[in-house]
Amino acid sequence: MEAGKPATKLKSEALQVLLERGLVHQCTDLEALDARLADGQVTAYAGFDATASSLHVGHLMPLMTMRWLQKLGHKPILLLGGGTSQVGDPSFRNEARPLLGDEQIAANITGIRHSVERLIDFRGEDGARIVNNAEWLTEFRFLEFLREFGSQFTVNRMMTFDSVKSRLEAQMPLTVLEFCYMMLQAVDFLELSRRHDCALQVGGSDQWGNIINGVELGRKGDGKQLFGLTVPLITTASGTKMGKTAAGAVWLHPEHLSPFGFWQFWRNTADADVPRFLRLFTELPMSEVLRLSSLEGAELNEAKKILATQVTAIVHGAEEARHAREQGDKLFAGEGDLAEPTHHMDLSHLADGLGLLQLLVHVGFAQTTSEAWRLVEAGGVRLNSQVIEDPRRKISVGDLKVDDQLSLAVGKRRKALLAFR
RNA sequence: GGAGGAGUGCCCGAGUGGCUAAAGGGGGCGGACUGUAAAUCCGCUGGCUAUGCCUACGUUGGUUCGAAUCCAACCUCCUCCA
Repeated sequence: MEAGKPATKLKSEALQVLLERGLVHQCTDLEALDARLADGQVTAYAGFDATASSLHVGHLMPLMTMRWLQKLGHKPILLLGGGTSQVGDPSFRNEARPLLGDEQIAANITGIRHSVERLIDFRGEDGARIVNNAEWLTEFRFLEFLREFGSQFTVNRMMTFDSVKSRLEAQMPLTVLEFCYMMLQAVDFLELSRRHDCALQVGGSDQWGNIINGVELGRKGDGKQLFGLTVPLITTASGTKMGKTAAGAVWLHPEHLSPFGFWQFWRNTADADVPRFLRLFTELPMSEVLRLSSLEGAELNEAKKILATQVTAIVHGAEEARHAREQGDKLFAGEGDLAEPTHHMDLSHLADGLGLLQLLVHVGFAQTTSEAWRLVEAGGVRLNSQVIEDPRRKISVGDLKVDDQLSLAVGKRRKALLAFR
């Protein structure tokens, strides 16, 4: 079932909305799922790797799907892969991922939860849940696991999935560890259906194979009908994967990326992406989405600001969003500076002169001092609105402006205001 | 089991003893232009407070004043034969 051409009239508001928003790519059984969603509350889950301490905008599609579902009376579960992160999903990858340790995974789970607390409502008895699949996956004994679940899978079938085939065809090694990943994800779905009556799994289109396995396991193992729904893989107009910038991923966690930085990311959307992004990542009524999408030329800038503010509000809250927009307006209206410090630093750092390169790395404008060096040489770095040409420039107390602040900018869009105390 | 071939930087892809931190393209970043867009043009694109040093061409050793380039072993993959 492909998105965009519903064969029949949908009964459930949930699916209507998801289709209208462009959040549906494939579904295991659209009509039956529609009936189930129309019938009453459905518990749905989306899984995330615990490989970083925050989710990023690349995760926003499944998260928005979960948010809509919650809004329309259903119950989301976010499954964090504390167990599966110890294995690593091989889907569509040509190499095994580095494996993570227990402490790291535990820390990441805490961060991830924090990064989505505004997006999904976890409060109260009936709120969304976060569960960690380590809860059950680490409990299994090997033989027990093989006997209960191994008997439900055939290698023949497992080899037919594109996610595996791509690796095999690329002639890259696929270890048994990775090969079993899809079993683990299938077991996750089954466990969630047993423990929480979860009936729907939402994931990226690269998860289709893993999801199908879960649906089939539910049917064979427990005789239950489970559903899978994938969101489209989204690329930007320039064809790159969404959500990567020079400074790295666009994180949802405010400590990894300030709400203003987040707002800026959306404000910088390419013209051609605006209509799609409004539909996918905001909750504006479709009539408004269409109106904004019809704007042309420089008028689109207004649509971009609305897009940025809406998405920021969903992730960081309305207050932060309004704030970010004010900063953005001020910053680019004239030769303005940021109104509020983006970073705070101890005054003692300046005692011996703080290296400009270090500072650039510290605020995240460069990943390495070499990169910072090049930025300076390219003439892209400004300190207090002055272009700096000497990479060896040290910053001292004498550079501070009012309120012991210092402005630092790279390029046209990356700006920081440092406050020293 | 036998015979050939391949493994290069974020990606693709040249390079067969010194001029190679490695052509060219893509992507990314910076500059100019603009609307904080796109297109175009110019520059940069391993690390290091740095006109030098260090680390890099599957892995480990070897030959050589000098190796991505030659030799050996190993790993992974491809093609043909059985």
